[in-house]
Amino acid sequence: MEEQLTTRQVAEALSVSESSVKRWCDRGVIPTVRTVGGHRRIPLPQFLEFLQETDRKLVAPLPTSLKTSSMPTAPLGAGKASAEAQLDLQREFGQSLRDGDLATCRELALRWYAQHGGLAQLADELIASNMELLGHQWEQGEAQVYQERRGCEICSTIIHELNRLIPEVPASSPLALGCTPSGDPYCLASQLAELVLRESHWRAENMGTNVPLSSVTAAVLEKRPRLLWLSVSHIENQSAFVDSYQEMMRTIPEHVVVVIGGRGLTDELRPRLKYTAHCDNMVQLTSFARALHGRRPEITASDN
Amino acid sequence: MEEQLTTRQVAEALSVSESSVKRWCDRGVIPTVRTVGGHRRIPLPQFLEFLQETDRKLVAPLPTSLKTSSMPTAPLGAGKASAEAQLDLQREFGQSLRDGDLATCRELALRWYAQHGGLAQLADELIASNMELLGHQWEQGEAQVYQERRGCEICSTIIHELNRLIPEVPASSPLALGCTPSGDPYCLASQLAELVLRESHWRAENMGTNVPLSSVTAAVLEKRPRLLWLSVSHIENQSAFVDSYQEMMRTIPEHVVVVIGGRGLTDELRPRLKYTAHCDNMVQLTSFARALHGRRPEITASDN
DNA sequence: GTCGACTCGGGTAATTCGGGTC
DNA sequence: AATGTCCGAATTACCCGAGTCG
Repeated sequence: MEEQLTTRQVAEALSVSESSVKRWCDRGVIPTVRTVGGHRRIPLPQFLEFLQETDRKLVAPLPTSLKTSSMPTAPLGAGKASAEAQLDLQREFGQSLRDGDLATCRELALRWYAQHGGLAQLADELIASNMELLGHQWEQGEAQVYQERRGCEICSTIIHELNRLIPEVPASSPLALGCTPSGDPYCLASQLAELVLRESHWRAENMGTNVPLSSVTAAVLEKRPRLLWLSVSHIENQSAFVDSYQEMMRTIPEHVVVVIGGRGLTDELRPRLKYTAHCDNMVQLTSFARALHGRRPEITASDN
Repeated sequence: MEEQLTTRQVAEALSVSESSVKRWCDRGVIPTVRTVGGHRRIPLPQFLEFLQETDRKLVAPLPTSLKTSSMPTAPLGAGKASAEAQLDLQREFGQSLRDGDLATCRELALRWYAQHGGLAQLADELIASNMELLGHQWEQGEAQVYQERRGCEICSTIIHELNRLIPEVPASSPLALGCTPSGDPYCLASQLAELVLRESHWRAENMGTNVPLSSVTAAVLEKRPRLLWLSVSHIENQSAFVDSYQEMMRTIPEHVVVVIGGRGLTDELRPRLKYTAHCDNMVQLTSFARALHGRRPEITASDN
């Protein structure tokens, strides 16, 4: 199950013509293997090697086709110590996050994406888990505040860059709106939600942090989204939150799907809220979003 | 992620002959990469840097299919840079910001950049001024909170994208560190500072918002930057701020250049603080940063 | 085994290269 | 010293019928 690329995929990634790739393959600049029928296939390692040797950077998203691995059933990587390598990557990312090393973090994230292809898993296992770890280390005096903050900036940067790797969402897609409520300054979760929703072909717009629910209501009435997400990491005043939440739910249209998440929503708080779905992580959110607006893992249907 | 131009595209954009472009490339004035077959390709960031360092302006639009520019509007660099057009652009940007229209904002920002080339001006006149305007409109009930927050997200996205248009800063460049202090959640100014410092060849690292000055001190001692910037939009407790600030200044090395800015620093507050420079905007910051680490137009032999 | 989408191979048009000269 | 123009050779991009992939 070694990952291989077609000439077209390489061509698009490099933004050159397919014939150029074919010529380069034939000239031996890019090592290729052939299928029995004579089609060229470029193993991912050789492709990456070629990138390095020619000082060439990716122009377009990498093999988006590999995102089939987002399905839990896929026996991908059953061979090598992929689970182990995954853990290594995760740890290395965490270390670079603490070091404030954006370049390495970026590289690791791209590698993860190229290998596993699922942004939701990347969000959960690379970003969220490592930021949580960093938070714990800070609480226990093992890390400085500035390291946590810098890590946050790094992740934010990476999320913005990953956004550009997603094919543009058609304007006909349903709209999703989201944010964090008043008093919650933790921006990453909401940014991640925007990212994975876009990956699932939603027209997602993050409104950021610290938005009063009354203004969220106004936004919903104005922009008429199909889905509303709320990331709640921290609540200052529980009863005030519940009140404004209920007021919001009374005011917005019935058909708006409300998805909530975040550790601010404790087990005793949630029963007091009305919502469509509660998600603990981005994999769940993705799964739910796909069920609603179900475009299956269709590989780049040559939309552009 | 790495748009590349051919020599002809550059030549037409500058309205010079192709040979000149080739000679500049070969002389190293414009860093280029080569295709496998030996054709020159100029990455967009290097081209933009060349524009800026030689004070050249685009005379023809750049045929970049600047990806994700969903709107088929005017190509990059079209039109003249008249003061009037500049104002129009500014207003249009503000309108799109209120509308939450990222695609248009992105396009306008790129157009501005291609025409004027200065990120500091862009930061001040396109982003800061429009966000300030949006803030006023919010205070006066002419805009909703969510519009202000969404505008903030849009600007943040654009800043991250502009970062990718800056050629990578060499590791030998001096380090600059910065953030906003405790209680100040306004992230944009610090992000802009990071951006313009990078443009001026500093290795800038933004630590984000809400960092206690005690932790800033720790960061300075750990990472040993040459410059420290503090963006202060809001202060919760003035005397506590002054105390922790003075404590910080007592602790960090003398040779660290401290630059402060932001409307939180009132005229009566500033005399109580010790600092190297105070900047009201990004143009000033850029000018100051260049004076310190001045990589001026080092173009070999082209003095015009 | 059928079938749509993709790739092959080869040919042609359009660019770009390097160098020389104005 | 720098730019613009011209040239044959090489490289790249685009096109299309036949065969292959999944």
